[in-house]
Amino acid sequence: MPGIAMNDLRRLDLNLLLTLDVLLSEHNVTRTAERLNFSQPSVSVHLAKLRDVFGDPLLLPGPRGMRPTTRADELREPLRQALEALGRAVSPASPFSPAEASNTWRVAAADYAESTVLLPAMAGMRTAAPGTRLAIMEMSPSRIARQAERGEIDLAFHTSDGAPEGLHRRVLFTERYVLAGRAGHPRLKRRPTLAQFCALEHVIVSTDGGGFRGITDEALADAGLTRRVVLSVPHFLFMMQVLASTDLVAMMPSRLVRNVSTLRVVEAPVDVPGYDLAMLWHERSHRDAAHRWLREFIVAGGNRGWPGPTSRAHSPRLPKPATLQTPRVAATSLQPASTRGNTPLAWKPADQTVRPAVRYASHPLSTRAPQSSRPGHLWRPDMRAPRYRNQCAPRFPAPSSRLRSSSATSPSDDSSMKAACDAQDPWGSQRRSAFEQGWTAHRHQHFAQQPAVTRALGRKRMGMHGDIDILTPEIRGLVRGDDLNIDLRMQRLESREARDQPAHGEGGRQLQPQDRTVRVVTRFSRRVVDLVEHAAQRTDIGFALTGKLYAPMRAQEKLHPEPVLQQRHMAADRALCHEKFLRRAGETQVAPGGFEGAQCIERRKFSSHISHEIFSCRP
DNA sequence: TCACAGTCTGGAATGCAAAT
DNA sequence: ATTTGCATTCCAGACTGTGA
Repeated sequence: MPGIAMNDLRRLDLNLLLTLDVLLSEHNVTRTAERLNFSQPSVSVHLAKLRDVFGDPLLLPGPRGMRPTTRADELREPLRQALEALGRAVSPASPFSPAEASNTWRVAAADYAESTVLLPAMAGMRTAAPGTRLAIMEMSPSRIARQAERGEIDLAFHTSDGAPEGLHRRVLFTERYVLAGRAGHPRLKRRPTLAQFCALEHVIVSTDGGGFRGITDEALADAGLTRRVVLSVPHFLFMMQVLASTDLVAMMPSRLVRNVSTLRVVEAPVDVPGYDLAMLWHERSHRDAAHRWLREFIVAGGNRGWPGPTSRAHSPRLPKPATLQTPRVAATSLQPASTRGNTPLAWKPADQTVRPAVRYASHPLSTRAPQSSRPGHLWRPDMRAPRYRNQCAPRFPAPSSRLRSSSATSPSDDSSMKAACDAQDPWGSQRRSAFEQGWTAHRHQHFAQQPAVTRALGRKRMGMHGDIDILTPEIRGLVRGDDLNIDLRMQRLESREARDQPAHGEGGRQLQPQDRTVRVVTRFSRRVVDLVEHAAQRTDIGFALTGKLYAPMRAQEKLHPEPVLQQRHMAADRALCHEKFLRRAGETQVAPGGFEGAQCIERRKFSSHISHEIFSCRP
């Protein structure tokens, strides 16, 4: 700003500049105070500070108010432009528009997830977001967390059991095993007996290489039986080719072999536990609008492509914030237990004579409350109306500028004030940075729709698990009912780091066990799921600005041509599967000593990092 | 993470000057 | 004399930095 040294800028805060902007417009301290919902003395103090900073009286007493100095006149327009630019800069990020998006999604998935999750969603994605690209990355469970943290992948698909800790996850469906063999297989005309099952020659998938024992063998062992596993393969798709061309059979995930004409599928005579397939993503993309859209679209696309969820508990759902029914607690019954300190997290019943524990923002960029509304202050009808951020907040009948002689506010005004105050922002006690001050009418409107309890809790800072932190009191409340049974954390030994295949599935017991923290939720009600999803969406509002941080990344993508994911590629599931199958089949190495000597999956590094960039460039 | 002290902020009350 | 508007002081509460 001309005439002010950089050091002096530190003495200026945004509030002062906003006050100056209105002062230069009104030429009147009292009217400025009314417009800013300040008291006149406060504006007077602001003006004194501004005079000190600028070294100029700025406004001089004159008839019917103040007259601007030359310096003040010079400041008016540059200041207005600067504030408008700042307002645009801190305004919430525009909502994600898939039709105009040009994102490149990077998804880590193995062949199973490609076939069961991505393919069903692809056709719709080409229609909804034709400018986006999809890169399917080679799945490496040990690297998922790191890749997600670095932003190298946007999503990953993994069995819920054994998925890396520290990532958000959403179970897409529950898979089960069936017995599959070639069409016309003489032993699969009907469901085999357990003895017949054991007599068959089996294939298993061993993602880490060369395993010949899987969860089916464990189930048989419990019954004192064994089976003959004669082939171990790294991929399901190769397995399907093997089954179609030999008399070998395999326990296969049901979704993979459904409607495959070359295979005969029957129920297995042994009960083998299934697994949950989960979608994983990192906190860095949790609140990003584009990533949210992708996740929800995959869930929705999967719903169209999947035969249907196997159980309600695992059925993918889209957030339904508009219909959320959250237990409401009247805001007027809550009162901060302590009125001193940064964050009054403890609440106590309010004294009837005390104002509701609602925080008011008196300055457009301030979180402070008018004294009359602060906890512990008695409310009198002749007190000044509560103040609110920006002009989007409800305005109350402004008392006379001369408070000493103003008329009293009617009781109805008082009650309406309380009602409107309850709809205001309770995050106010924590001073926000200038960027977070970018409140808009949209944000106010969205926030006003939030139930009272979640708003009251909303001040807690949200970290990676912030949603859970916020909802803890509500979940506690639900525990009293029948909705939630237990939420147990335990330590156990987890087997190998699986690929997309089940951790305890076929060939899944090959590596050294390792410690894992496993969360067991015996019954997680739809109501709680609603709460979590709703809170996640709500935090999007609070972190809307975070999306700005990733804007440069998206901008860089726009520098490139806009390749599009063509419909034919997305629909060509068979062609894709075959192409991938053939390549992998050719790359699969078998140790000279036979299957027993097959090494770990790291041996196939030459085939790793294969990403399928399925796109074409626009002419 | 918490407690504490210093600082900051804004409302209430009041004084003063100018205008009516 | 009354009204209007700005400035000052005091105070409570909020905020912030620091050290344990």
